[in-house]
Amino acid sequence: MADTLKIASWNINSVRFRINIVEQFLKEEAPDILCLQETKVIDGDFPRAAFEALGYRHNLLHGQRMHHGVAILSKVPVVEDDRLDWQANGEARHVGVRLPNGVRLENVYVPAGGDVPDRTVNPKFGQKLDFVERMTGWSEGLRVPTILVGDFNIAPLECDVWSHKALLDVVSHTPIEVEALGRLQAAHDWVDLGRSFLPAPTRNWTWWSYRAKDWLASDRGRRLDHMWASPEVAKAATEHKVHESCRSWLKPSDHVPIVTEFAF
DNA sequence: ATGGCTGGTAGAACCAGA
Repeated sequence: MADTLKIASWNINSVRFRINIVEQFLKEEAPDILCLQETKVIDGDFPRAAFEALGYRHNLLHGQRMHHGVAILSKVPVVEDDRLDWQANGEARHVGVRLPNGVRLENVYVPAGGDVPDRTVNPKFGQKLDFVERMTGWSEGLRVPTILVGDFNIAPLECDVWSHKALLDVVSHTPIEVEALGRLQAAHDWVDLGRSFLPAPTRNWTWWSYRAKDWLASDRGRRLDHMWASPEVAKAATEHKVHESCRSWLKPSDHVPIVTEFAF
């Protein structure tokens, strides 16, 4: 494989509806591998041809009807693909592969968690916490150098949201979620590449709500998308970018892509 | 002004996202 490997992650909110901006991003950024979340399509209807035409011929899909769905689109050969179900409810929220150099790449879409941050009245919030806890157990057993990317749906630091105070009770930034994410990170000494390259409090939000009339004028962002790596893999990372400009593209996703380049 | 919008699906005064 090449000495360098560029990996991108993007919650695309329907890969079919947004195939044009996906193509634009791939042409401009040319990552070796693109990890998508919220593809919202069954594998049989995935727009494979658009990716193959751009050189992404090694494609692992884990989709379902209507909601969720993840995919890894790769120019480089990948093997040993796996699809884990951390909720044990059949939702398509993970796909993982082994890269040519032996490093594992795991693409995950953590549940949003519903509206109320209380599992006794909102089962979705409990499912989200359980999902992260099971990922924590999985992380503790990891013995292979790994890159973990995706939409974690948790903004951990105060500077990872537009207002720490305003979002303390808002699902995605509550202390109980932040603490759960902290246990997950500690379970494998995961390195948060987003903050390695853009130390707090540098702006690197990855999501802005559709509901603002002008997303940039209101600018109420959150850092929900993450790129983590095992300590030995993190040492190989050379660059990390957040493509905030993609939020202004025609028919945008509410998330923007994040990209890390590695030199192995 | 953190739901004001959005996509998929059915054909909704839906659901889910976060």
